[in-house]
Amino acid sequence: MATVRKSRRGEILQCFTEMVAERGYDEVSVRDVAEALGISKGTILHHFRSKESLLEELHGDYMRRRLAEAHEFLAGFEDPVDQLQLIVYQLMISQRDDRAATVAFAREIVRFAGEDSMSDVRAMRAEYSALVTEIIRRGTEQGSFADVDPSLTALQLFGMCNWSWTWFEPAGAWSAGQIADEFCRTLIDGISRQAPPTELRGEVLAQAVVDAMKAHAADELSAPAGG
Amino acid sequence: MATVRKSRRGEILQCFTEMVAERGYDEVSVRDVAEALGISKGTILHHFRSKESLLEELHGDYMRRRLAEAHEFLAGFEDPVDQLQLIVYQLMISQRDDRAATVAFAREIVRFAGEDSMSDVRAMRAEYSALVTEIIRRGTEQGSFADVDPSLTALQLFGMCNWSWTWFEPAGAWSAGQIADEFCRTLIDGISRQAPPTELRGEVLAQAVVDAMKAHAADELSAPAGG
DNA sequence: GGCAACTGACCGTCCGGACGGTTAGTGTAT
DNA sequence: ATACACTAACCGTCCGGACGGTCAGTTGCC
Repeated sequence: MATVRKSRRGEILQCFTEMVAERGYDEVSVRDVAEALGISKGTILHHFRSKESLLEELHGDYMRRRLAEAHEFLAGFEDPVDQLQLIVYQLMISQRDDRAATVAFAREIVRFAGEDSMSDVRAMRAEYSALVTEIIRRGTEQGSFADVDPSLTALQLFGMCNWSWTWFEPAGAWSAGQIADEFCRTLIDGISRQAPPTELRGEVLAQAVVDAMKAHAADELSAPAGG
Repeated sequence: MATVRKSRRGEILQCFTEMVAERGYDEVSVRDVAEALGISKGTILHHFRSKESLLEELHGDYMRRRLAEAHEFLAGFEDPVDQLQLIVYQLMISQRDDRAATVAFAREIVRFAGEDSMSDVRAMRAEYSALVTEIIRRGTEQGSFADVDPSLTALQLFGMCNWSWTWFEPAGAWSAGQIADEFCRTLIDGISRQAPPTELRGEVLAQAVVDAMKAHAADELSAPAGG
């Protein structure tokens, strides 16, 4: 059963998604979407309660797709080393093959994030994070990975992949696959158990940075004064 | 010479920065800033040409600080392994100690990015990127790092650090220093020359992801139809 | 006739910016 | 010292325009 007259609901969300990816949420008005589709503004608000609910649906659809995919391809591989790479490939390939939604999702990641209307989206994001965290935990447990903090490493992974919305160009010098390859290489080698790990000296370095920041924080305040 | 009457210019930019960090550029109106400071809207537009120029100055100040710091602390260390870590520490510590500006900068990173008014900011960002890329290139050259793509690795570093604006809490479970430590650990071990590197199998994994995405891309279109 | 898709006119609100006018410090000539 | 010119900081008001959202009504399929 379902649709009597062919609804343009899907088209509306699609167009909205592309525009948000291009310009950002508040630079897209309901008017813009209506005009681009040659329909009236009322039609959009007939299908969607509000502009905010359009973004909510955008986020929801995006997370639903990523979760469905992840559950599917993770089932085909047991090794956490494989599974973690799958996640990186997924996030980078979605930059290419699900570009508009991915960019829109990443650039508006915090918009309405705390609102009640976004609770479903929050739950899905938590589920996805848990998925990745668990992969890393299992990798550590079975001895493939060093004793890293699983949650923090997951955030590191999300960062390197999600941030690429700011610079990745599908037709650019690097393909999504190449980027994923390099990111995997670094990430997997970086957390794989190996002897001995490179010797670092964080405290000395961190102190040097703090000193430099103190020195230049003074610049701001002293600039307008003097004389 | 200099200031006749004590100007509130600095306060305006500071308040604007905090509000943009909190809510984002278009959720902050010039009125909001004026009211928060108990001054008139006219005063703000007396000091700054436009709202856009406030953001431009925010970006400019942020990049100027980071560049000045970087030039200073990099001069104290020769080894690219040290230098690369310094960059990670800088970016994470600025999340803690220069929080408002860092968050505002990261969340509005693309706003007006192509505009003429932002050409200075673009130049500074290019300079900073070149700095980091060059560190990695030297590390590879001298044999500390594997043969990675320096620019791509720089983007990976920026991603993991910059994205943290979306989740980092100064009073949260991890301190900025701990995060930087872990990120350095993974990144440095990940790109350090080591024998043999973990064996990966990108093509099989990437294919599994593409298959899963194809399968679930169909969901969208089939959902409204059927029956 | 019932129902969903859709229209288009309309509201109240808020925004960025412009503008003319006022106030308070500073340098200078007397 | 004091009168004057100048400048920068600051205020309050106004405006055109765009925004999200509402609603009564029309169309066309079952």
